Amino acid sequence: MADNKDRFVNQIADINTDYTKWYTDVCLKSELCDYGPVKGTMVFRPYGYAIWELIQAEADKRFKAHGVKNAYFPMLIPQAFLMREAEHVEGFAPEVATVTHVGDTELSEKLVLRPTSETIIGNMYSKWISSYRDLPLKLNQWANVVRWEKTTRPFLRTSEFLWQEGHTAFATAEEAEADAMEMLGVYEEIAKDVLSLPVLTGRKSEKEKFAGAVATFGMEAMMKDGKSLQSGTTHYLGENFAKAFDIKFLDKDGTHKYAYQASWGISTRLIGAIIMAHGDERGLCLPPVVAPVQAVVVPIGAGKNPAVAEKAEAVYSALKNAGVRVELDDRDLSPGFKFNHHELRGVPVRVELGGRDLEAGVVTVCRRDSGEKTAFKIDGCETAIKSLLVEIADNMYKKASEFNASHIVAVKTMDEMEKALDGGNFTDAYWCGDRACEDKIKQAYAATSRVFHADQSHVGEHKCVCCGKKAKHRIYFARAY
RNA sequence: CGAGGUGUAGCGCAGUUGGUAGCGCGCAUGGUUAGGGACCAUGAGGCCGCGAGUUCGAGUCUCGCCACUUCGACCA
Repeated sequence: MADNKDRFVNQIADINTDYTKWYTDVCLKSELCDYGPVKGTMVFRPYGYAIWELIQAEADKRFKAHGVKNAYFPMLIPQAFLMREAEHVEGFAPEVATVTHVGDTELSEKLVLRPTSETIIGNMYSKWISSYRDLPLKLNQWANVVRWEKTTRPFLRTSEFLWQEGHTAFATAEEAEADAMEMLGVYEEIAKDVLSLPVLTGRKSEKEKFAGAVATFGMEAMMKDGKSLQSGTTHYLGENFAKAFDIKFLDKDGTHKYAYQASWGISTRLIGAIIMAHGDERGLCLPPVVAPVQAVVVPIGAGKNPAVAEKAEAVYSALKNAGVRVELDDRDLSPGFKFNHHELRGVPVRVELGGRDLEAGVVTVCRRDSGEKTAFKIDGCETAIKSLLVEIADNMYKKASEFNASHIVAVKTMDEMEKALDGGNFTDAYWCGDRACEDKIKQAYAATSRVFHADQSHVGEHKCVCCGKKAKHRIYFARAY
């Protein structure tokens, strides 16, 4: 009964009327995370952390294929390091937490909790790089970083978050810039193949650039409320940090040169992207590749019918042996409760097995992405379910892509832009390149430039959406998280 | 840091004109149930955000503080 909904403790807010509440409800009630005792911090509960571990494994596999090795650098960085790169200090100083005391003793040199590791890695790279033979150097670390943000939201913005930061050094500018592009491609591949998440990729404007970079490239994912989520960035750092940390090498021609660098990162924010790109009125909908539980077997009426319990166990084993991450939910609860429980948690496939199924020699398989129920023959159902998982991943990507395509609106005027943004869309616009216009759009409509459009041809034939001057770029503007 | 809002059981809330606290869900125990959030019975669980004040008496009135939260600004 609809008017009886409130009685369910795990009822989540309506996705259409209260998106923000819906989001936090999903995070908390599907047991991905909880709030920590310190404001702005978030606790990963086992279910949420399991998703992160799967993302890590998939990402690591791809990084290694691109010649990247994992390493680990300290969390505490001398405050002085941060000061060496002018833009970097300015960008990060307001949100950096500082360690000033140990016991009662004030530290003579203050330490900061890393907001990102360019500086400490730069410091180490200067020791490790002395010849062109030491290049390229491509290291990655999985770590936590601390940024004391004013307002926070689970996964999207927390005072401490988990991420991966890759730091590379090359002999030439071309190689370093190519690395930033290459890794952007890897991120796009992870989004598509692992998260079933279509993204827009491209260069970011000066305003949106990383503090200390020459150029920043980003991948933007569209959430169901039409807002954009910056889901990964790669930076071409040029010689900026090399000069600040004295990363020099002796080149083939016998001269000392500064190394050219790139850095790139994706974070636990990706989990937020999954929630907001795929979730629905029933809750979370996990892409099969990163679903900690890919299929759940729900026996129905097992208490009365031992044959059901027995067969459910057999189906569970068959799936497990076939390499599916499967769970058998034989708790003493009603089937309806279990259905809702696992749907809220986003389990891609539910396998129902009751007396009726048993008689027919089938299991009833319900897919989370479409809600569609199909009867599969019990014998060999594990094979059919495995291919169903692949189909679900493809379908989720397809559905999200269609959503994106229908929510990108080309705009020529500020009025059109406002209307499109208010309607929950990204806007595809031409822009003169002036910061003033970006600021004006932000002020008027709370939208920011996201990434440059992949197609920059014919730009000169158009006018800036804001000031009407000749356009220099084609770029997406959207409201963002 | 600017503008609103809210603090009462684990969660969501009610609490009239001041009289020492109630409801739903959840939790525990027992039983009956089971194909879309089962039902009955019994039970446990509260410094009413904190501190002053008014009063015979404050969850309720006054003042101060604190915390959380929504919308801005700042950011992955």
